[in-house]
Amino acid sequence: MSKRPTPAVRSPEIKTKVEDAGLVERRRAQLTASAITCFSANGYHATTIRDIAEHAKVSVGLIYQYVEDKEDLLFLALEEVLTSYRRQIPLALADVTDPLDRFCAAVRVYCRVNDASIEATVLAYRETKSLRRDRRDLIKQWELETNKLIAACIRACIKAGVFEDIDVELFTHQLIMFSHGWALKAWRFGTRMTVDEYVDRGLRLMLNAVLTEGARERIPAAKPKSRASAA
Amino acid sequence: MSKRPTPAVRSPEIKTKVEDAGLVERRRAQLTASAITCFSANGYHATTIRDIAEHAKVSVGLIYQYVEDKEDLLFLALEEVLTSYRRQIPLALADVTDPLDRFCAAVRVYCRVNDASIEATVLAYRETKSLRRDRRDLIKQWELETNKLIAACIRACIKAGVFEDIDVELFTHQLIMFSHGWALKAWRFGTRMTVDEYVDRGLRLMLNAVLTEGARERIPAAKPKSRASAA
Amino acid sequence: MSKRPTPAVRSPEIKTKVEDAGLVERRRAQLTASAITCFSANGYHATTIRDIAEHAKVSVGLIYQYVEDKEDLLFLALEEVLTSYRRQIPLALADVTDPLDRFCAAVRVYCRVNDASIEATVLAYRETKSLRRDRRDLIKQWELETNKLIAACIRACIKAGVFEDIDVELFTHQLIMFSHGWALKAWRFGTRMTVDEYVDRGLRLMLNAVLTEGARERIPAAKPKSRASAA
Amino acid sequence: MSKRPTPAVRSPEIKTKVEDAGLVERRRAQLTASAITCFSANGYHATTIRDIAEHAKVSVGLIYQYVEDKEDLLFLALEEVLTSYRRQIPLALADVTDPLDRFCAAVRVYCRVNDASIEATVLAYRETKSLRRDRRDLIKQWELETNKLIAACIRACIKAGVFEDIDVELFTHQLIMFSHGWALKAWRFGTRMTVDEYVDRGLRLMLNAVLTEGARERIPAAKPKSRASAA
DNA sequence: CATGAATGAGGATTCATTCAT
DNA sequence: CATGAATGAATCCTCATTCAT
Repeated sequence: MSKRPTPAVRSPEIKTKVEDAGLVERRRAQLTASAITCFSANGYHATTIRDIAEHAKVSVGLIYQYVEDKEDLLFLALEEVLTSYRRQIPLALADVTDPLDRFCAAVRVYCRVNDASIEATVLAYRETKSLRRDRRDLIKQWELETNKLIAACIRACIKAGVFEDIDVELFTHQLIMFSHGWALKAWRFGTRMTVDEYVDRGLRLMLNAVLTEGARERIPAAKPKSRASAA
Repeated sequence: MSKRPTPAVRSPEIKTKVEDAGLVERRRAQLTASAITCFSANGYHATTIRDIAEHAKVSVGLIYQYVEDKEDLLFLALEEVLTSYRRQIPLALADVTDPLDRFCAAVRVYCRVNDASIEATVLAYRETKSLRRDRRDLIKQWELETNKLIAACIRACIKAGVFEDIDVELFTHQLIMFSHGWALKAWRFGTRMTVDEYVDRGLRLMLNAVLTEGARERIPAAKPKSRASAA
Repeated sequence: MSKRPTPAVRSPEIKTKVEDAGLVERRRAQLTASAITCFSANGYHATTIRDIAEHAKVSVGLIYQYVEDKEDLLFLALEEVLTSYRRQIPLALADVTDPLDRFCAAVRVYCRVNDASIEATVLAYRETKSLRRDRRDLIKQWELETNKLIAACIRACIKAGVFEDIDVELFTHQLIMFSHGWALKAWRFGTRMTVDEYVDRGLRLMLNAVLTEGARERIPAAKPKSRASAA
Repeated sequence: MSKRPTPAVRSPEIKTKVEDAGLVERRRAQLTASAITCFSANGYHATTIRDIAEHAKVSVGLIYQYVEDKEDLLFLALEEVLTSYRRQIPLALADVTDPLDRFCAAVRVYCRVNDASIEATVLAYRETKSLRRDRRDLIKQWELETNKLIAACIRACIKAGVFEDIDVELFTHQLIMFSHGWALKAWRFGTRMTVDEYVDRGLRLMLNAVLTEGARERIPAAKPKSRASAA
């Protein structure tokens, strides 16, 4: 509850030629946003610096005042995405106290956050490998930190006797994959249900596997419409 | 059981300048293999035609006798990967009759197949978007067909009263994500367990959610060592 | 002795946006010094305006208040170098009256001046061609003026009967090349002798060729150690 | 006489993407020639790859099949220049036996060779610093080897009693500077005399300093016209 | 059929110069 | 006057593709 939303692992400094720190922050935010858009749409390699410059309505040269090379932009983009994830979860849990509610809220917000930036989530899957080794490792660290937030919710449920003494690591992994699955397979689900339905159906399915006898009644009731028949 | 392992959706013809069909087939197989290796290692864009030619021990010119452009190679590579998946599942189920056994076998073989070509699986996630629209759609079709194989196993279990009347679509999706999860997060699990442990732990967790009361005893027993504690 | 140390050939005006003449002079001196340092270290083209600005601890914009473009800086740098040469010689000869002594002093001071700014001397050789035609010609004029200072010493020696009636132009040229040789081949000699040894050995060799019979005894005696054997 | 014209210090291999060694040799010669021309005319940095490609009437891409980067071209250019120097001297001395004649021939051929490619000689002075450290060192080695050829002639003269026991190293240096002086100050002498006159006047001057009493008569007689008066 | 040299459009990056503050 | 952020033309280099042998 007193978890700091800031990452334990700090980003490496990216060199800039501009001195005004505030300006650097603003410009980088602007460039990062454009980078996320362009990279998401066309992929990292297929995006040109000119694309990003045009999207951000700045000159090509300006970009290189705030960033050393194209890979920096990819890193900034992925950092932004992953960091925003780690920030959202604690926020959503802030005033929820019941362990099971906290668990459900965590899953829901994570899915929603993936939904809010589907393209960015997919981008992280596609292009993390385009980063230099050390940065790739950083990304993985951040992902692990997100995992820990989920795992903590699970453990709290177990402690509270709401969950059986299940395989926390695997269950966490399953939830993460499920959440990412919304973005990764958006082409299949996106048109046929909302994130919230996705979460409802997912939770109903997965909670079955982990709730203790006594807590079973707390599974959210099925909403009549959403039982689809084909896979 | 009478399912043809060949895709319902046919690949579009890729133009060749060579007449001998047998030769075309052999050469393409050779090139595709090299393409998968190179693309997996460095990504589609970072791989040059020269890389592939060298890996295949042929000249650059030869490649263009069997393929129109670089994207053809990506398509061939992804086709090969996805097709091999669709082929493996029916094979593994060929002489299993019990529905639950068939279900477990399907999940296991799919994970194993992902394990056997982790790089290729990741490749499919990374580079499908680099294909032209029509080919991308084809890829998705093939993925749906794989899904159907799994879904069929699930439905058989429901019909046989081994599974509750669960949300088939979501459960299928969950299983697919779980299987891909092995490849997508190989950096986390790869060093700490085998695929089979992964499958065991995963099935134990997920079956809990779906087995009927009577079938519950059939969950594979936990192997003492593999209950890890950290997420 | 009444020679004006200022060049007969005047520099063209370099445009400035600043009105205060004294300030212009001070700033230009500062910028020129930095330019010499940077150009010497990395060459004209490889040096950026930013390099010079940083070295001079001023902003990039300031430079363009005192100079029209980068080439102006190169010109200022070379002008400074060549002018300082023309200034040193008369100074060193100021209170020497004997013709041969004056000759030797001239050679020595010219070598010393080259030694004091080896990098700058080399710069003049490297980058004069990077100037516009008219400025390049100016540089050459200044070099000719330096030559004249040496030539005058030689002629005085001839008139005084200390030198034979030798080929003044060629001998001047030879002395100039010898002096520049110290800077141009510093990588070879720099570690193995001092400028003064270099001058001693050079004079001993070259005077042999020009002294009249009567003056021969005035050749400075060989210093025992410095007769090297390898070329 | 049995001197090998090949350098003791071998060039590092420059990478090529072309397999046919003969072709590589021909193309490189072609590119090197163009590079020498362009670099000499405009300097290394001011010359673009496109300039060289156009001069050589090939495409930009072709250049990069035979060379890794622009600096390789500079190295090839300078190598060509320096190597040709080391080759010419032994050739010119091949059938001269008298020590003094050999000495004079060596000086003359070296000046002529500098004259034949004045631009290239100047290029070596201007751009050697643009090379990477290791290559710059190589260039210096080659220059030392040329020096040795001259020094050997001087020593032979001393041994034969034609020269006094003079400072060989300095005299060699003086001769080298004198020879380079023809190219470096071509703008001054080029229009007013031929190389051969330059050599004649130079030798007459310098031999004075080194010939023994008995050999003094062998100084080539002054040609009436060429005693200039101004420096 | 197979080869690999040749092409040149295209993309990342640099840096002299400007100009609003 | 001084500053330094912004600009964009210019340059190096890559690599998919072609085609003569």
